[in-house]
Amino acid sequence: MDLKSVEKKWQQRWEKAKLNNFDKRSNAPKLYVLEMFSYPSGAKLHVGHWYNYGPTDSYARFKRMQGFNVFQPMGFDAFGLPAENYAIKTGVHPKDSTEKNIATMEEQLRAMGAMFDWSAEIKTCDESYYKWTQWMFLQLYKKGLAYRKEAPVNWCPSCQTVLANEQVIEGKCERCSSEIVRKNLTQWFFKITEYAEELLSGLDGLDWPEKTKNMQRNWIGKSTGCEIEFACESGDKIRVYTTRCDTVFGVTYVVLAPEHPLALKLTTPDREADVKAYIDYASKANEIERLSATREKTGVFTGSYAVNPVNGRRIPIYLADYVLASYGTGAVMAVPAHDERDYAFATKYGLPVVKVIERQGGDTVLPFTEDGIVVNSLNFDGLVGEEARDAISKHISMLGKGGRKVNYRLRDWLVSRQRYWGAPIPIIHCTKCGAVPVPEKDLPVRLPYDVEFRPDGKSPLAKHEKFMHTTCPNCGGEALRDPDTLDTFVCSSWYYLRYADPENDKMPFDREAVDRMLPVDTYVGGAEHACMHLLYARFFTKALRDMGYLDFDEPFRRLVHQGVILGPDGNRMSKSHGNVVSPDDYVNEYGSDAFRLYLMFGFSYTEGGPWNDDGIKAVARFLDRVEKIVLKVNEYHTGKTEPFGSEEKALDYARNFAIARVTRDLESFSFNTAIARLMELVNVIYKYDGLETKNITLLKETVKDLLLLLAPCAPHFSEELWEKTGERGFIVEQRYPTENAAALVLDEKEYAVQVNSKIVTKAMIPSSYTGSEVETFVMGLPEVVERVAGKTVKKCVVVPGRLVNLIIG
RNA sequence: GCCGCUGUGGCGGAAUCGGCAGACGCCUCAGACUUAAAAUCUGAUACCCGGAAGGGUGUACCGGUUCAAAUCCGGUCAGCGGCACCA
Repeated sequence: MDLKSVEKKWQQRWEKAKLNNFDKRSNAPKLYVLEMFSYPSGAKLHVGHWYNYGPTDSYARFKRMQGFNVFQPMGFDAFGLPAENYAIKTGVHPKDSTEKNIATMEEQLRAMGAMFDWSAEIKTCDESYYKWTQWMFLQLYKKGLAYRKEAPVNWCPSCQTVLANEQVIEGKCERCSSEIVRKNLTQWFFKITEYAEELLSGLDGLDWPEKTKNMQRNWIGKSTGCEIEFACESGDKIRVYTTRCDTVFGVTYVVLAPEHPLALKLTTPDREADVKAYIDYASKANEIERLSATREKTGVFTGSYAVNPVNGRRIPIYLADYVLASYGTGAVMAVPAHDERDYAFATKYGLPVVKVIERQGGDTVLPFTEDGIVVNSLNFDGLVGEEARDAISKHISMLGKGGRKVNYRLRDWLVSRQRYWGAPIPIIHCTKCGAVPVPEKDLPVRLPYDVEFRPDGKSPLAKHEKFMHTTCPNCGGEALRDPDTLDTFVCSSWYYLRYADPENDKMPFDREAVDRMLPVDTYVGGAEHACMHLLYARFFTKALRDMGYLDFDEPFRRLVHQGVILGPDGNRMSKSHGNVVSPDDYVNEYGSDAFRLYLMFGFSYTEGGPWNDDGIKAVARFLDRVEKIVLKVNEYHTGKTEPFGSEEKALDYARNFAIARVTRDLESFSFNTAIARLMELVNVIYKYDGLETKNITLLKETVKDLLLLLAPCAPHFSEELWEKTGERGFIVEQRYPTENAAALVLDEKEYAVQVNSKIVTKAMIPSSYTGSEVETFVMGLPEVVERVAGKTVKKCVVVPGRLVNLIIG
């Protein structure tokens, strides 16, 4: 079959019949199958796109044939740095290159033959979309979930912009690997921390990979501990956060982060020069140095003292940059005896070490950081671990000096970017009124085209006079626009909602439309988004719910990650490795169906693996075999329903077995085994067709089921054969076969016969036999008789339909 | 350091519950067809010993539970991913 021309033909027919569009009038149950939308950075689809979209489309087609009203939209995550960086390099405007890339990718996505509902297509760089991204910002602002603050932020000197914590990997920019520096800048944040607890607890009910849920749990980083207030002799109060309040009697000093608001206030005049020098030193350290656990502890004494609330001990106050300003209270109580960092610091600066925990039933070597028996702690002595923490935290709250406290590692999401190619932040800065939100009626704040986007550390928009100058919506006076754009992850945090109502120009979406279509039933995409997109989208959903715009808590009910297809050499595909496999080459030679089929068959879907040329030839051969047998059987004269003996039973069994297993496997994204079962069925059909006398009716029915089973996996190929064999209508509109349970009941089953857990023979045993009948049966087998002779059977284990194990001795 | 995952033939990978390890496919070998090759079809194909019948070993390694372990438990090693001075 010339797949190339056949594919085009069916794509046109599907389109004409609007088969790919969600049927709004149908009352069949809806099923929202979503693949993560494409980022149009390169012009062409790469293997990763095909691997994400091809098999998932087969899943969607399968569900459609099962009777679901499937919605499978596609769009483009079109804003972002790569287009802008490309522009800086080549001078091609990001809008132009992005539009061109999108056009090419759309064409390629259509050629894939996926059942995408293009009527719902969205592009995040379109005004009609980013208008509502800006609207989202305004709603979050109104709700107090978007705020501006000056804070030390991650600055990438190469990309010339700030980054979210999530975009910093080991102190380096996730895009360009430049070392991140810390800068104090006034930026916009989303208060994702407000939802930390719900983002954590909500994970339990989700059908997501455990690994991904764990990554989010880890990222949110819930920790249950205790806040304790230490009074300073100056009258100030220092609150510290600890998870080990059972060690509070061992505190020998207190440490503040160098950025702590009290740092300078608590510094005595004689210490001022040293402290200032230290603060300066700490601020110059870059993220990598600062975060390195092996870095030598440094710090400085402030000259002031505080008092331990539980024992009245006078303890010095230090500054040290091993304490993070952004976590907990930015201050810690130091217990050198029971914390490695404090121990190292105390040893270096000659501070006392007081042991208050002992190992149960063993020697205590300091620093001892595990749970143990409390000692030297007044009436708390003898308590252990959690019970000690419980008692001591209660005591502290009784003293009015603090108490139980939960902390999260999650930080608020920094959304400002000093870049051009993004949605402008809809805020106007007025010298009189401050930051004023752009009125909703004035949206969108249009991104101007004629902008000098070469980065110089300032937002490109800041240099665009016409864009910047405006009037304050509040007082009417002269005012300036916010020159920053929104992180592209803001755009992708709500796109799955817009698909449900893509043309709405009054609202981002109609609540009813969204409640009807959402949540997404099955979401498929790469695992690299675990702590970014997937977390942000959950946050948006919850915030929008609380603002009354939707009625569900979680956007993605089921999540599947496809694996990564590596180059033939086992490395990640990249130009520098020279191992990039181009889908086009294979699609041109073998067709989209064969290419998709290989992606399904050659890998475990969630694992991925190295590309291999031979595999695609194998699936092309399989399709040839299917075509041959389908056309051959089609020529047989109909009507013969005889015979129906053991050969026919075997064929019917194989057919129904395939139906049952393929259905199960497609449901669980186990595409490779689904295809394997189809290959088995084809092998059985070939064998049966080789017989002298055959039941033509049964054979034809079996071949028809084979085509139906294959239809989601090789859609064009199956349509063509469906038509060629004289069937009417589109195969994709047929019902997926369901198995006939009766055909799967065999008269006899093959048992493995074991004696003392070793297989001695195999035997066909009637399915109707009871356990004792099976035992009697196998006792008569020569291989068993021979071994049992002169011995007694102590035990007999029968696993119905599978195995018998005789224990003799 | 912490959390998680993975480890199965020459290769990609199967094996929902603990129940015949290696489905399906690739590679390789043999046979059929062919003047020949390709394509196609049929068969073999975990490893070791053996001519065969047969026997032994085997799911990273060591041990345990069980009639029975790739699967459960304990330990070790290797690889991958995430987090990491979070008190």
